[in-house]
Amino acid sequence: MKMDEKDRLIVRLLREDARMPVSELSKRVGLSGPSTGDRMRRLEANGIISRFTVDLDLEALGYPLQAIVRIKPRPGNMHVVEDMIMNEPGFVDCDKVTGDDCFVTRLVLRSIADLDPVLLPFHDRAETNTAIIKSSPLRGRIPV
Amino acid sequence: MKMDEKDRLIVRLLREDARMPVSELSKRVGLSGPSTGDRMRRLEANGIISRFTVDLDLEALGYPLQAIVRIKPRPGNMHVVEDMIMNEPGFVDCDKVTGDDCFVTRLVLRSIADLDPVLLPFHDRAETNTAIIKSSPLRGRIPV
DNA sequence: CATGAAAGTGTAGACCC
DNA sequence: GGGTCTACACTTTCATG
Repeated sequence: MKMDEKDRLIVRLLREDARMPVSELSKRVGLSGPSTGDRMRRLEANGIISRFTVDLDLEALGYPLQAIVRIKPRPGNMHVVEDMIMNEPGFVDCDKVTGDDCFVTRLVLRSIADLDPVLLPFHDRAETNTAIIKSSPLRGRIPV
Repeated sequence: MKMDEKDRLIVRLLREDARMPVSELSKRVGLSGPSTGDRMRRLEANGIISRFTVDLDLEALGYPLQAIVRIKPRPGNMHVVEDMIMNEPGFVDCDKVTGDDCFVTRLVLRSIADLDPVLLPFHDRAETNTAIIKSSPLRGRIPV
Protein backbone atom coordinates (compact mmCIF):
# COMPACT_ATOMS: atom_id res chain seq x y z
CA MET A 1 0.00 0.00 0.00
CA LYS A 2 1.30 3.43 -0.89
CA MET A 3 1.04 6.16 1.73
CA ASP A 4 1.27 9.86 1.04
CA GLU A 5 2.21 12.66 3.42
CA LYS A 6 -1.37 13.02 4.66
CA ASP A 7 -1.61 9.34 5.55
CA ARG A 8 1.61 9.63 7.50
CA LEU A 9 0.28 12.66 9.33
CA ILE A 10 -2.92 10.81 10.22
CA VAL A 11 -0.87 7.95 11.63
CA ARG A 12 1.34 10.31 13.61
CA LEU A 13 -1.66 12.17 15.08
CA LEU A 14 -3.47 8.96 15.97
CA ARG A 15 -0.38 7.66 17.73
CA GLU A 16 -0.59 10.69 20.05
CA ASP A 17 -4.33 10.43 20.58
CA ALA A 18 -6.22 7.53 19.07
CA ARG A 19 -9.56 8.93 20.24
CA MET A 20 -9.17 12.23 18.44
CA PRO A 21 -12.47 12.93 16.66
CA VAL A 22 -12.37 12.59 12.89
CA SER A 23 -13.60 16.17 12.75
CA GLU A 24 -10.49 17.50 14.47
CA LEU A 25 -8.19 15.10 12.63
CA SER A 26 -9.59 16.40 9.37
CA LYS A 27 -8.86 20.01 10.33
CA ARG A 28 -5.25 19.22 11.16
CA VAL A 29 -4.73 17.18 8.02
CA GLY A 30 -6.49 19.66 5.77
CA LEU A 31 -9.12 17.34 4.35
CA SER A 32 -12.86 16.98 4.79
CA GLY A 33 -14.30 14.78 7.52
CA PRO A 34 -15.40 11.93 5.23
CA SER A 35 -12.09 11.66 3.34
CA THR A 36 -10.22 11.63 6.61
CA GLY A 37 -12.48 8.89 7.93
CA ASP A 38 -12.00 6.92 4.72
CA ARG A 39 -8.23 7.16 4.98
CA MET A 40 -8.38 6.07 8.60
CA ARG A 41 -10.39 2.99 7.70
CA ARG A 42 -8.15 2.24 4.74
CA LEU A 43 -5.03 2.38 6.92
CA GLU A 44 -6.64 -0.10 9.27
CA ALA A 45 -7.97 -2.36 6.49
CA ASN A 46 -4.54 -2.57 4.88
CA GLY A 47 -2.97 -3.55 8.16
CA ILE A 48 -0.73 -0.49 8.58
CA ILE A 49 -2.66 0.30 11.73
CA SER A 50 -2.99 -3.08 13.38
CA ARG A 51 -5.24 -1.81 16.16
CA PHE A 52 -6.43 1.12 18.22
CA THR A 53 -5.30 0.53 21.77
CA VAL A 54 -4.18 2.10 25.05
CA ASP A 55 -0.69 2.23 26.53
CA LEU A 56 -0.67 1.34 30.21
CA ASP A 57 1.77 2.73 32.75
CA LEU A 58 3.23 -0.33 34.43
CA GLU A 59 4.54 1.76 37.29
CA ALA A 60 1.05 3.11 38.01
CA LEU A 61 -0.16 -0.51 37.95
CA GLY A 62 2.31 -1.37 40.71
CA TYR A 63 5.27 -2.67 38.70
CA PRO A 64 8.04 -0.11 39.14
CA LEU A 65 10.83 -2.48 38.08
CA GLN A 66 11.60 -4.17 34.78
CA ALA A 67 14.29 -6.58 33.69
CA ILE A 68 15.56 -8.09 30.46
CA VAL A 69 15.93 -11.83 31.00
CA ARG A 70 17.68 -13.96 28.41
CA ILE A 71 16.81 -17.61 28.70
CA LYS A 72 18.68 -20.54 27.17
CA PRO A 73 16.89 -23.85 27.73
CA ARG A 74 19.00 -26.95 28.28
CA PRO A 75 18.70 -29.63 25.59
CA GLY A 76 15.21 -31.13 25.46
CA ASN A 77 13.61 -28.38 27.55
CA MET A 78 12.68 -25.96 24.79
CA HIS A 79 8.92 -26.44 24.92
CA VAL A 80 8.63 -26.74 28.68
CA VAL A 81 10.54 -23.51 29.14
CA GLU A 82 8.40 -21.71 26.58
CA ASP A 83 5.28 -22.85 28.45
CA MET A 84 6.77 -21.70 31.75
CA ILE A 85 7.34 -18.25 30.29
CA MET A 86 3.77 -18.07 29.00
CA ASN A 87 2.40 -19.13 32.38
CA GLU A 88 4.29 -16.53 34.40
CA PRO A 89 2.29 -13.31 33.96
CA GLY A 90 5.29 -11.14 34.85
CA PHE A 91 6.77 -11.82 31.43
CA VAL A 92 5.21 -9.15 29.25
CA ASP A 93 7.37 -9.56 26.13
CA CYS A 94 9.08 -12.63 24.72
CA ASP A 95 11.07 -12.92 21.50
CA LYS A 96 12.43 -16.18 20.14
CA VAL A 97 15.81 -15.45 18.62
CA THR A 98 18.68 -17.04 16.72
CA GLY A 99 22.04 -17.44 18.37
CA ASP A 100 23.21 -18.51 21.76
CA ASP A 101 20.16 -17.49 23.76
CA CYS A 102 16.79 -18.78 22.70
CA PHE A 103 14.41 -16.37 24.41
CA VAL A 104 14.82 -12.69 25.15
CA THR A 105 12.10 -11.57 27.54
CA ARG A 106 10.95 -8.52 29.44
CA LEU A 107 9.90 -9.19 33.03
CA VAL A 108 7.99 -6.73 35.21
CA LEU A 109 8.36 -6.77 39.00
CA ARG A 110 6.67 -5.28 42.05
CA SER A 111 10.03 -5.27 43.84
CA ILE A 112 13.50 -6.63 43.44
CA ALA A 113 12.62 -9.31 45.97
CA ASP A 114 10.24 -10.85 43.44
CA LEU A 115 13.01 -11.61 40.98
CA ASP A 116 14.40 -14.76 42.60
CA PRO A 117 11.07 -16.56 43.11
CA VAL A 118 10.17 -15.99 39.47
CA LEU A 119 13.46 -17.24 38.07
CA LEU A 120 14.07 -20.12 40.49
CA PRO A 121 11.81 -22.63 38.71
CA PHE A 122 13.78 -22.06 35.50
CA HIS A 123 17.15 -23.07 36.89
CA ASP A 124 16.45 -26.79 36.52
CA ARG A 125 15.79 -26.46 32.83
CA ALA A 126 17.60 -23.39 31.54
CA GLU A 127 20.39 -20.91 32.00
CA THR A 128 19.22 -17.36 32.56
CA ASN A 129 20.88 -13.98 32.36
CA THR A 130 19.19 -11.01 33.97
CA ALA A 131 19.75 -7.29 33.47
CA ILE A 132 17.75 -4.71 35.42
CA ILE A 133 16.47 -1.84 33.32
CA LYS A 134 17.72 1.52 34.56
CA SER A 135 15.90 3.58 31.97
CA SER A 136 14.28 3.23 28.57
CA PRO A 137 15.38 6.13 26.37
CA LEU A 138 13.40 4.71 23.43
CA ARG A 139 10.07 2.89 23.38
CA GLY A 140 8.14 2.09 20.22
CA ARG A 141 9.66 4.65 17.86
CA ILE A 142 8.39 4.61 14.29
CA PRO A 143 11.30 3.95 11.92
CA VAL A 144 11.53 6.86 9.45
CA MET B 1 -5.35 4.37 42.87
CA LYS B 2 -7.67 1.48 43.60
CA MET B 3 -9.23 -0.31 40.64
CA ASP B 4 -12.23 -2.58 40.82
CA GLU B 5 -13.29 -5.31 38.42
CA LYS B 6 -15.16 -2.85 36.20
CA ASP B 7 -12.12 -0.62 35.82
CA ARG B 8 -10.06 -3.60 34.80
CA LEU B 9 -12.71 -4.61 32.26
CA ILE B 10 -12.71 -1.10 30.80
CA VAL B 11 -8.94 -1.24 30.41
CA ARG B 12 -9.09 -4.67 28.80
CA LEU B 13 -11.78 -3.58 26.32
CA LEU B 14 -9.97 -0.37 25.43
CA ARG B 15 -6.78 -2.33 24.78
CA GLU B 16 -8.66 -4.27 22.09
CA ASP B 17 -10.35 -1.21 20.61
CA ALA B 18 -9.48 2.21 21.92
CA ARG B 19 -12.08 3.88 19.73
CA MET B 20 -14.98 1.88 21.10
CA PRO B 21 -17.81 4.34 21.83
CA VAL B 22 -18.47 4.96 25.50
CA SER B 23 -22.05 3.89 24.80
CA GLU B 24 -20.98 0.38 23.81
CA LEU B 25 -18.32 0.24 26.49
CA SER B 26 -20.99 1.02 29.07
CA LYS B 27 -23.22 -1.82 27.83
CA ARG B 28 -20.41 -4.34 28.11
CA VAL B 29 -19.36 -3.11 31.53
CA GLY B 30 -22.89 -2.87 32.84
CA LEU B 31 -22.86 0.81 33.82
CA SER B 32 -24.49 3.95 32.46
CA GLY B 33 -22.76 6.02 29.79
CA PRO B 34 -21.71 8.88 32.06
CA SER B 35 -20.25 6.65 34.79
CA THR B 36 -18.30 4.73 32.19
CA GLY B 37 -17.00 7.95 30.68
CA ASP B 38 -16.04 9.19 34.15
CA ARG B 39 -14.10 6.03 34.87
CA MET B 40 -12.32 6.26 31.55
CA ARG B 41 -11.21 9.81 32.26
CA ARG B 42 -10.21 8.88 35.79
CA LEU B 43 -8.03 6.01 34.55
CA GLU B 44 -6.31 8.42 32.20
CA ALA B 45 -5.99 11.21 34.80
CA ASN B 46 -4.41 8.82 37.31
CA GLY B 47 -1.87 7.68 34.75
CA ILE B 48 -3.00 4.04 34.55
CA ILE B 49 -3.80 4.67 30.91
CA SER B 50 -0.82 6.68 29.73
CA ARG B 51 -2.30 7.36 26.29
CA PHE B 52 -4.72 6.28 23.58
CA THR B 53 -2.68 5.19 20.60
CA VAL B 54 -2.41 2.93 17.57
CA ASP B 55 -0.26 -0.14 17.09
CA LEU B 56 1.49 -0.15 13.72
CA ASP B 57 2.38 -3.27 11.78
CA LEU B 58 6.08 -2.92 11.03
CA GLU B 59 5.90 -5.59 8.38
CA ALA B 60 3.16 -3.68 6.54
CA LEU B 61 5.38 -0.60 6.78
CA GLY B 62 8.15 -2.48 4.98
CA TYR B 63 10.21 -3.79 7.90
CA PRO B 64 9.77 -7.57 7.88
CA LEU B 65 12.86 -8.28 10.00
CA GLN B 66 13.71 -7.44 13.60
CA ALA B 67 16.77 -8.03 15.71
CA ILE B 68 17.76 -7.70 19.34
CA VAL B 69 21.09 -5.89 19.48
CA ARG B 70 23.02 -5.68 22.73
CA ILE B 71 25.55 -2.90 22.74
CA LYS B 72 28.50 -2.46 25.12
CA PRO B 73 30.32 0.81 24.59
CA ARG B 74 34.07 0.83 25.10
CA PRO B 75 35.31 3.03 27.95
CA GLY B 76 34.60 6.70 27.33
CA ASN B 77 32.16 6.09 24.51
CA MET B 78 28.96 5.82 26.52
CA HIS B 79 27.38 9.09 25.42
CA VAL B 80 28.50 8.95 21.80
CA VAL B 81 27.06 5.48 21.45
CA GLU B 82 23.77 6.52 23.02
CA ASP B 83 23.54 9.40 20.55
CA MET B 84 24.32 7.07 17.67
CA ILE B 85 21.46 4.81 18.71
CA MET B 86 19.05 7.75 18.93
CA ASN B 87 20.10 8.98 15.50
CA GLU B 88 19.60 5.67 13.71
CA PRO B 89 15.83 5.45 13.12
CA GLY B 90 15.95 1.66 12.78
CA PHE B 91 16.34 1.36 16.54
CA VAL B 92 12.76 1.36 17.81
CA ASP B 93 13.38 0.32 21.42
CA CYS B 94 16.34 0.95 23.68
CA ASP B 95 16.76 -0.02 27.33
CA LYS B 96 19.71 1.00 29.45
CA VAL B 97 20.52 -1.91 31.74
CA THR B 98 22.80 -3.01 34.56
CA GLY B 99 25.36 -5.70 33.96
CA ASP B 100 27.80 -6.48 31.22
CA ASP B 101 25.89 -4.93 28.33
CA CYS B 102 24.82 -1.34 28.60
CA PHE B 103 22.10 -1.08 25.97
CA VAL B 104 19.59 -3.66 24.85
CA THR B 105 17.89 -2.49 21.67
CA ARG B 106 15.37 -3.61 19.11
CA LEU B 107 16.33 -2.90 15.51
CA VAL B 108 13.96 -3.13 12.55
CA LEU B 109 15.22 -3.93 9.07
CA ARG B 110 13.97 -3.89 5.48
CA SER B 111 16.24 -6.81 4.71
CA ILE B 112 19.07 -8.75 6.25
CA ALA B 113 21.46 -6.86 3.97
CA ASP B 114 20.70 -3.70 5.95
CA LEU B 115 22.13 -5.13 9.16
CA ASP B 116 25.83 -4.64 8.46
CA PRO B 117 25.64 -0.99 7.32
CA VAL B 118 23.70 -0.09 10.45
CA LEU B 119 26.08 -1.80 12.86
CA LEU B 120 29.35 -0.96 11.13
CA PRO B 121 29.67 2.58 12.58
CA PHE B 122 29.38 1.13 16.08
CA HIS B 123 32.35 -1.17 15.83
CA ASP B 124 34.86 1.59 16.51
CA ARG B 125 33.24 2.46 19.80
CA ALA B 126 31.39 -0.58 21.10
CA GLU B 127 31.00 -4.32 21.07
CA THR B 128 27.70 -5.52 19.70
CA ASN B 129 25.84 -8.80 19.86
CA THR B 130 22.99 -9.40 17.44
CA ALA B 131 20.19 -11.95 17.53
CA ILE B 132 17.60 -12.13 14.75
CA ILE B 133 14.04 -12.47 16.00
CA LYS B 134 12.36 -15.61 14.66
CA SER B 135 9.03 -14.99 16.33
CA SER B 136 7.50 -12.99 19.17
CA PRO B 137 5.17 -15.25 21.15
CA LEU B 138 4.45 -12.42 23.59
CA ARG B 139 4.11 -8.69 22.98
CA GLY B 140 2.82 -6.25 25.55
CA ARG B 141 0.95 -8.59 27.86
CA ILE B 142 -0.67 -7.03 30.91
CA PRO B 143 0.76 -8.61 34.08
CA VAL B 144 -2.12 -10.15 36.06
C1' DC C 1 -24.43 6.19 39.79
C1' DA C 2 -28.65 7.04 36.55
C1' DT C 3 -31.69 9.97 33.69
C1' DG C 4 -32.93 13.12 29.95
C1' DA C 5 -32.10 17.07 26.94
C1' DA C 6 -28.67 19.76 24.34
C1' DA C 7 -24.44 19.95 21.81
C1' DG C 8 -21.30 17.60 19.18
C1' DT C 9 -19.71 13.77 16.04
C1' DG C 10 -19.67 10.02 12.36
C1' DT C 11 -21.30 8.21 8.05
C1' DA C 12 -24.01 7.36 3.78
C1' DG C 13 -25.63 9.21 -0.47
C1' DA C 14 -25.50 12.47 -4.23
C1' DC C 15 -22.43 15.13 -6.75
C1' DC C 16 -17.96 17.16 -8.68
C1' DC C 17 -13.10 17.22 -10.62
C1' DG D 1 -10.19 7.30 -8.01
C1' DG D 2 -10.43 10.62 -4.59
C1' DG D 3 -12.60 14.77 -2.60
C1' DT D 4 -16.62 17.68 -0.86
C1' DC D 5 -21.30 18.84 0.91
C1' DT D 6 -25.49 17.91 3.30
C1' DA D 7 -28.47 15.59 6.36
C1' DC D 8 -29.76 12.20 9.66
C1' DA D 9 -28.57 8.99 13.32
C1' DC D 10 -25.73 8.16 16.88
C1' DT D 11 -22.79 9.56 20.73
C1' DT D 12 -21.10 12.41 24.43
C1' DT D 13 -21.77 15.67 27.98
C1' DC D 14 -23.95 18.48 31.44
C1' DA D 15 -27.32 19.46 34.79
C1' DT D 16 -30.12 17.33 38.01
C1' DG D 17 -31.99 13.86 41.31
